[in-house]
Amino acid sequence: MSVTIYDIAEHARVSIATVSRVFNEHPRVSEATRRRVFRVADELGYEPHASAQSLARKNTQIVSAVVPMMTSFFFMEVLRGMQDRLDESDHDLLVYAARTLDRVDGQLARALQRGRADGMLLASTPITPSRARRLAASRRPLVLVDSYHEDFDSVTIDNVRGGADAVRHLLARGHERIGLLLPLAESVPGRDRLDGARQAFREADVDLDPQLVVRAEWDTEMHGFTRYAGYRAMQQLLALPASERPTAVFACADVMALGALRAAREAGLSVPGDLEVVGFDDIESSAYVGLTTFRQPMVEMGTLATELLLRRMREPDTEPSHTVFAPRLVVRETTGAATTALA
Amino acid sequence: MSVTIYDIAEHARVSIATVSRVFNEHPRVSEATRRRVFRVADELGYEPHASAQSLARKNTQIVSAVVPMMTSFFFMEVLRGMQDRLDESDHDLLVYAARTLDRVDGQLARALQRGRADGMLLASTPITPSRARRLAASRRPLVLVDSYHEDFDSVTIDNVRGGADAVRHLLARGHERIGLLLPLAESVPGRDRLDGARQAFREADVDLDPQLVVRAEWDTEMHGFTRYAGYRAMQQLLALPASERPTAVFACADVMALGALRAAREAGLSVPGDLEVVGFDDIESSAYVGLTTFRQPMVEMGTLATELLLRRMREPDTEPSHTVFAPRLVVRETTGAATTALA
DNA sequence: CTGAAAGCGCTAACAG
DNA sequence: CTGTTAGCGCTTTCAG
Repeated sequence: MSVTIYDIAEHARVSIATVSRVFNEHPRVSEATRRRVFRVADELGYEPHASAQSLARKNTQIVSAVVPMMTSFFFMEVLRGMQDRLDESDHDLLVYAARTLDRVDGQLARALQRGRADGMLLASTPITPSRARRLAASRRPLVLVDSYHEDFDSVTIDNVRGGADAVRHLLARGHERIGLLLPLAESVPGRDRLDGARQAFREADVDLDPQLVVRAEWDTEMHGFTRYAGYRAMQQLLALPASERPTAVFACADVMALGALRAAREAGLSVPGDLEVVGFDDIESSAYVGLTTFRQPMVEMGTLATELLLRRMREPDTEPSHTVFAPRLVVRETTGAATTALA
Repeated sequence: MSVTIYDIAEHARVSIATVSRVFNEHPRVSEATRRRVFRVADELGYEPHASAQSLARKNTQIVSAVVPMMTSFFFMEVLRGMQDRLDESDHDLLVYAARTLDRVDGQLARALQRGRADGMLLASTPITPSRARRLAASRRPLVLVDSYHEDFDSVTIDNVRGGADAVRHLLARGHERIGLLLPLAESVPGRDRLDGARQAFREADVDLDPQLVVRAEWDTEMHGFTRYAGYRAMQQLLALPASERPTAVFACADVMALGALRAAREAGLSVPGDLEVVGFDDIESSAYVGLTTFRQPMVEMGTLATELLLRRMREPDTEPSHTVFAPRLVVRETTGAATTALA
């Protein structure tokens, strides 16, 4: 069997309490015994048993992250940020990835199990009243990433502003007939971006032709956030009589924009010549394709969220904080810029 | 405080042993008490304490995955596969992501901590003798993904064959002056792909001009597996006198190929007109760019590796198994095909 | 500065 | 079918 503090205690001729103290850097241990214990410990190859520590300490040094993997790139970047911060404070990360949004609740349940993790990061998941209740009832330190609820700490980006800026960018480039490629109505970021877009149209006093607003009805389990959904939605726009077609399109997500680009290409349209396109997210492929889009500081969101979580784990009873990042427009070729940067 | 089996025992007027039995689906419990216990349990909102179970059972129901994140896409796909399999058998996943290869050992140490996880998946990490010793000494069930060592179960793809097929594809398309974009010599997959390539040249009786073999000396902490490294390496090839330049290039990784594409474009070359390109990996961007490349069954590798791990956790003393997948050539536009499929 | 002893919450013989 | 009783390995009073 593997070695325990009892073995060390025996060999070092001290009590297990002392061994424990040594490993927990308790101040009042004589230098002599400290050394002796350490020496014996690594002669024997001792390593503390995580579960036993967790049980006795009533904490696990583990943080869990529940994430729908729809947007794998987004998640990976956030994960990077989380890891960085977690490594610093010696916490481990339990990942509960859900392939689709409806599987999130199952993963949530597992992540919430008593004695599994000390805190939880929940990403890109709409907080319904029922989820909010469950989460509150669990009394687990929690930080929301890319979704919002007043009762919990959150780190989000300003989707309304992003939607508005997207349309403004297109209006500024002289477009009036601007198409909108939307995900399902259930998508909160989708709704916000649409709100923003609407707002920009109003400001500019431009009418938004309802024909040009297409809601993705495909891949609904992904809320329409797929290439295919974007592809089909774009085809629908392209099926309009030539004079009624949009001259530019704002797709609510890069994946959709990429599908749209494809549809445009197949229809023989040149981008940006015949059609300009703006996306949202700045996923990895976007730089290659030269897609104009909005960048979110994903890594930073991950580290900040983790930072907040660690703080909340320390001080559970502070007011929830809400950080909103501004999406940054990245202009590339699909809205007529000359060159793509080698990101 | 949260509710324990003692509370339930008290309320249900049974012993804690019975409560435990009920929750562990022990056969010999009367239906009546079973029901009573369950009823009381969820009246009280009981939930077993994971750490306590782990300590008593001597297992955690947790599997850890140690992964360098250099290739985030590859990792995400493998992760998907792992999650799928893990969900089925109710295991949780501890992720130890390392930003660079030299941080892998640190993460390994954490993943190996006693009482943290019952088994470990280790991805894309060269197994040096010293690592092999540590891993063997830990006696932890282990499966290697995308790397090989005779002592441990492994799931890999046949890089030698991939390298050979890449060159064969190019030779078959009539190229003789084929450039090779390689990562650092430390990279095992890189070496294998090169070996394969060499082999293909020999078979075809074509000489490989040493000038056309470029080793990426940039981004060494990533073993040269970056866009930038590919970009610079390609520039080096393009700096050759026109008559000595390659007419086709095999890049050992898609990220490098993408960088190479960029360099070619900047140099005013058209692809595939002036230069054909083959990559390796089939990352997400490749489909958009139309890059001809080799696809690895990443999700499948993840599930299989997990399957093997779970088996080894059950039967620790079986011979290590080694599964080798064949990379599949995906022909796209960079080697002259007409259309890209909308994957 | 150090030891004894009582948990942490659950599992698993061993009796009955 | 059910209860009693040791642990699992570590932390943490409470004494000394």
